[in-house]
Amino acid sequence: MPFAYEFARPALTVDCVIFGLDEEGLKILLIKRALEPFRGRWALPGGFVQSDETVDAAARRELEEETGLQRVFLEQLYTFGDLDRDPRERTVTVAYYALVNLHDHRVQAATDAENAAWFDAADLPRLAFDHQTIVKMALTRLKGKVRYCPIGFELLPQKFTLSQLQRLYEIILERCLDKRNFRKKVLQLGLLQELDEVEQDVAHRAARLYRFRESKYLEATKRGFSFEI
Amino acid sequence: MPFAYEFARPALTVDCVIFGLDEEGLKILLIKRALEPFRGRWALPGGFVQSDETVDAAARRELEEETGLQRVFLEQLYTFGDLDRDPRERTVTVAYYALVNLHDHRVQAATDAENAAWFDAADLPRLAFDHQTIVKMALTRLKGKVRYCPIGFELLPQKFTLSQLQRLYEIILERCLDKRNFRKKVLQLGLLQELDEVEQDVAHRAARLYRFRESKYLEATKRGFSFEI
DNA sequence: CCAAAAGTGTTCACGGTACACCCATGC
DNA sequence: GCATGGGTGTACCGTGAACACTTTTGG
Repeated sequence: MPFAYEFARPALTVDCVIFGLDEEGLKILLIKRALEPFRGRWALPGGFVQSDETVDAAARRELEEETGLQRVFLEQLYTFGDLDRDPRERTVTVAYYALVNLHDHRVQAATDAENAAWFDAADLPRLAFDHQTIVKMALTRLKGKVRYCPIGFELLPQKFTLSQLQRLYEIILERCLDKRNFRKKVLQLGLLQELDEVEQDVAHRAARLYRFRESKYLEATKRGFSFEI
Repeated sequence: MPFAYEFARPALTVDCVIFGLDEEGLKILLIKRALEPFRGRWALPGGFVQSDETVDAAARRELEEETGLQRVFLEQLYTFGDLDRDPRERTVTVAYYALVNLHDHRVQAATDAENAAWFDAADLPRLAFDHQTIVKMALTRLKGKVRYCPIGFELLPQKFTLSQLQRLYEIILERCLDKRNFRKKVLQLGLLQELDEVEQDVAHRAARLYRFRESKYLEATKRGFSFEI
């Protein structure tokens, strides 16, 4: 026990709610615990904050270990500091949430282990620790933030159709949107670049592809523009 | 050194940005540091998280120690986990922000010490640690949240005039509001109770007093109502 | 009677919402 | 030719924004 302090210190961990979107809906990546406590129970990926890394870096490290991805939207969610979160000892965790693009095949490869799986966000198994609470807060944050920040695009491939985008909003916001109004709204924001491409291999009329122009967004934000859906 | 661990653990603290509103404007409570590092520098009130209290409880304890107040709006802001925040050793802090009613005389009594003072939020002295960053984020949060949550009332006395309320929003949002539009908007929210009282001891026509009806707000929220100013 | 702030309505422009049909493509 | 989703326009209503004068009270 080489690290000694005058006063007791809680252990400090990070946990990540990693969101993905596929054909079925909104997913969350979970890890099956190999050790006690809660051995065999599903849990959020996470681990201890090392003494030579920032808390953000710890979250990013955990995220990369589980998904293999480096450039991913990752944002601090909330810090959970109740006394009995962890039955072993006092542990405070800083929770983060991430949005990853599941169409990126690297994600699938990295998470193809037996001890990791994507679960429907609305139908999770029983989770370890207070991870249920953390997920609930992450969903609330996502639902709130997606309306005034263009973070939803992080869940889509770089090139996407307007129908894919609409479906994303419908799933996250949990309500139907009118197709014409949605398209009008989203196009007049002026943040989408219409490409000279259409989707491939569909059994009906192929939809036009678009790309999110982040530079336009940053530029417009400086002028006081505010994103709203 | 009675507390030993297998791995190094960062120290864990809480810091509070305590907001108040008086005749001059929006204020923040600061403490003059008596010890190194940053001895003599102004800093946010804060301290270590004890091993037998939740992080929330630690923040509330610090808040009460400095203001003497118990029932105060207090919300977690963000966790700051950079490596060099504290020159002595690795320290992670969970920042909170609080809104207190400065018309409550108990606050003044409790903070009448030489080592504590209220500073204009827009004109703070040089602060210890990364407290400048924390304050900046607290101001951003307050500015954002006050528009869709009725938290501004926490800064006013229980009975207030519409002009006081408008001034509060003007100060926090840093822009002028139209008197007629403001009154129309705020009254039609249906959350204010008009009292049979007017303000006292003013050298002009006395304004009517109102009270925020939190029960109405909670009730309306359940029905899907959303507060917006 | 003067100063100072309280209190009050109307008009206009814009954006949100509701709503239904034809089009292109693959099979 | 048929099934499947892609793509398009208009009318209405409610809300936000602009805007100026009268009233009340104390000194």
